[in-house]
Amino acid sequence: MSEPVSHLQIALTSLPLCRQLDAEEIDALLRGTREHAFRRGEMLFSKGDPSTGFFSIIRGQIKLALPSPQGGEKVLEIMGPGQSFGEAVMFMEVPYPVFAQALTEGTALHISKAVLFAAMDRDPRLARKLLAGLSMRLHGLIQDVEAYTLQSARQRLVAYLIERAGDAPPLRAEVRLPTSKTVIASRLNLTPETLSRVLHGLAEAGLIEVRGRVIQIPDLPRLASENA
Amino acid sequence: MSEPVSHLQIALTSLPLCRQLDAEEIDALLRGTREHAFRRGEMLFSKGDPSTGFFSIIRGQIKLALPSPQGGEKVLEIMGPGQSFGEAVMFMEVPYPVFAQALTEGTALHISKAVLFAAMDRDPRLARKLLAGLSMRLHGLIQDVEAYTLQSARQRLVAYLIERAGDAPPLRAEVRLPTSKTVIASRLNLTPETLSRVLHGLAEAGLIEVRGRVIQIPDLPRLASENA
DNA sequence: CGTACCTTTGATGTGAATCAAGAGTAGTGG
DNA sequence: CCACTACTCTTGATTCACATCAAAGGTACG
Repeated sequence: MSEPVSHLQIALTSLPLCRQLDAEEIDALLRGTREHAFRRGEMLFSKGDPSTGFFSIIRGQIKLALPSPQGGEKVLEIMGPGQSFGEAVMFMEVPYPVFAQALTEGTALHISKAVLFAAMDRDPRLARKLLAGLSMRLHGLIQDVEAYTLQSARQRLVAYLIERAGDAPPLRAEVRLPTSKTVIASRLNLTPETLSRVLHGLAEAGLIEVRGRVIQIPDLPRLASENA
Repeated sequence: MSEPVSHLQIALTSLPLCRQLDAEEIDALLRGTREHAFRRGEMLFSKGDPSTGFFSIIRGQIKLALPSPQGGEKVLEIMGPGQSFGEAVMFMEVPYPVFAQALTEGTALHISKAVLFAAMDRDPRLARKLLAGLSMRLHGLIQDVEAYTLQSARQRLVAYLIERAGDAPPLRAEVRLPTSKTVIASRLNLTPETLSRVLHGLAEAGLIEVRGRVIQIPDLPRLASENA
């Protein structure tokens, strides 16, 4: 009965999706869960691959992106520990519309479609959690579309910095970019050159101070007012 | 026992979401369902409104859009009979991130959050259907982001025409634009001027023939090859 | 410690927006 | 039925935000 608690079990239990599940359900999911260590640059899946389950990041960073016809790419999402992806594709008959590539070395969980679907049939709370998660994802994408279609390069960057500055920032804040400026630029639908120039412009206006990947915001409200 | 079958009942039963539900569940949902007749230009809800349920269009057309700071708008979706919207917002604590405005006169169903949630607890198939629906929506948004960020005005229009041309089009096809070119332009993230020019350009190249809202495509594969 | 990538800066190019104005086209009401 | 008003759509001239091209440091890591 009392088996040793594996680190997989711990990892699985700490997923937002699995919170409130009892030990039996966790164990059931565990049977379809595999740990996957990845190297920097590794493809977790390519655009067009069929879905076999979803992923949850334990350690490291992964980007979701679209390949561009000219060999480039458009980064949709930069994800870190605790975040999961690939849920939606499980519920459709289509292959992945994006690819997932590791930005750093790390590890991820892969939870198989089959065990998840079985667990959903037993516990309706799982479906609820998934619905909530997908809804948030949908909301995020709408905000992205809003940014891409209605805002300028500068506005997108400012919004990104403010979002990254966190929830309860009184006045001053420090933002550390999660990855290279090239990747951030793509995420914001900019070229690296434009990102560099816009950062320079904001610094010149005294709104931020840039030192490598660390950005100081001396007056958050003033930066925010820039966007209205 | 055998009450008269209302037109509401028929409408509800024919929803994709409700397919496979037994009569009792339909009746339960019916108690939280209201019919709403709308006039052209009417706001079904505004951005920032709280969600009380979701909508399904019986007759007429509705657009989902984002207001732009300068008083304009960006159309996200043009929807017609049988399509539903507002599901995702029910599963979050945030208000509508978009507004819904009628493009024509028509009628819609409003199904309350409360009865839907109750029904979900009784029938897990409902949650499955909702998950499938949200996944499709998510997929559509990713395709939109792909179009906005990776494709030119011309490519977006061509893709739109081909999609509208339908599934099994052998060679020749006729597309009828669902609404005014101004709205279509916004949907494709173009100005009306640009849409007009791109249509003209395609016509000049012999790829399409435009007569008002009706567009003839003499050689669908050739138009499609335009986009690679 | 060299090689590959990331970042910055400058010069130039361009796709689509904006501004402007005229020509349909369609509802509205006398 | 016609005049009136209001869009919708088109066409042309111009502008602009951002991309592209080019080249020189900077940084990191094998």
